[in-house]
Amino acid sequence: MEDGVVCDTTLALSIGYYGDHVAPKRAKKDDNKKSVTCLDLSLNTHGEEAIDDMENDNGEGMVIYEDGKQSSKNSSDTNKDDDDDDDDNDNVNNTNGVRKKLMLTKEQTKFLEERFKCHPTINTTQKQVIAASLNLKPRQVEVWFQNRRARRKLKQVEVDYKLMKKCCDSLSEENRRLKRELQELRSLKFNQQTSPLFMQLSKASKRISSTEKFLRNKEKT
DNA sequence: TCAGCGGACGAGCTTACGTCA
DNA sequence: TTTGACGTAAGCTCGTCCGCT
Repeated sequence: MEDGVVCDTTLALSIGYYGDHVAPKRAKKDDNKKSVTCLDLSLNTHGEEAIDDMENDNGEGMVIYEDGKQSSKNSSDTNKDDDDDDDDNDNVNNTNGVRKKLMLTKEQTKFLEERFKCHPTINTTQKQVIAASLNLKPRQVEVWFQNRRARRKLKQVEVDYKLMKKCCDSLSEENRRLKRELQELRSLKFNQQTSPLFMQLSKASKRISSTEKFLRNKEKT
């Protein structure tokens, strides 16, 4: 880890985040206006922790290059051995046109995840700070957040689908049960109406009703 | 060998801003 | 000075590719 990187991070921590879960449209030009009044110091803690983690963890899954650049062990021999500062396509090996795969270290991913938990979207300043903290390019940080948002959304869709399916199954079962119950009640009613006892009771009931009516009329007269 | 993960990228859209008539 | 049209830059989502585990 370069000293300058740590310094940059500390410097940038005083520059605020102004949006909460809102895409920072035109962030670049708005940064200067809004960073003055809105402060987000959460990066400070995470940043220092992550930097400490990285500094204390040189031998595990991370390679520190002589020029201060780092990469994962697994991809170190192919990722950063050529110039990092050319353009956004420097993960493409120009000699044979094969795209090189960057794999973030556990520490880098952890740091990014923590940032993502706080704010799923980042502005330009945050992007640069994070990139400096992790020795990545702002573009890589940007892409990571884009992919993270997309995959979180995908996961949420899957969760929602499962929930809805469960709900649908439950309602279907309830519907079947109610239909059965209705059928049973209908058949019960039909059986009652056609049984001899029901016929006799019905006739008796009618007779009683008419007798009561007759008596009431007689009382009136 | 194959599947899944995840980094990268292009297309297309939206939004904010600057310029100019 | 104000206003609407237009160009540009930056960021986003979505879909896809493809290296790596």
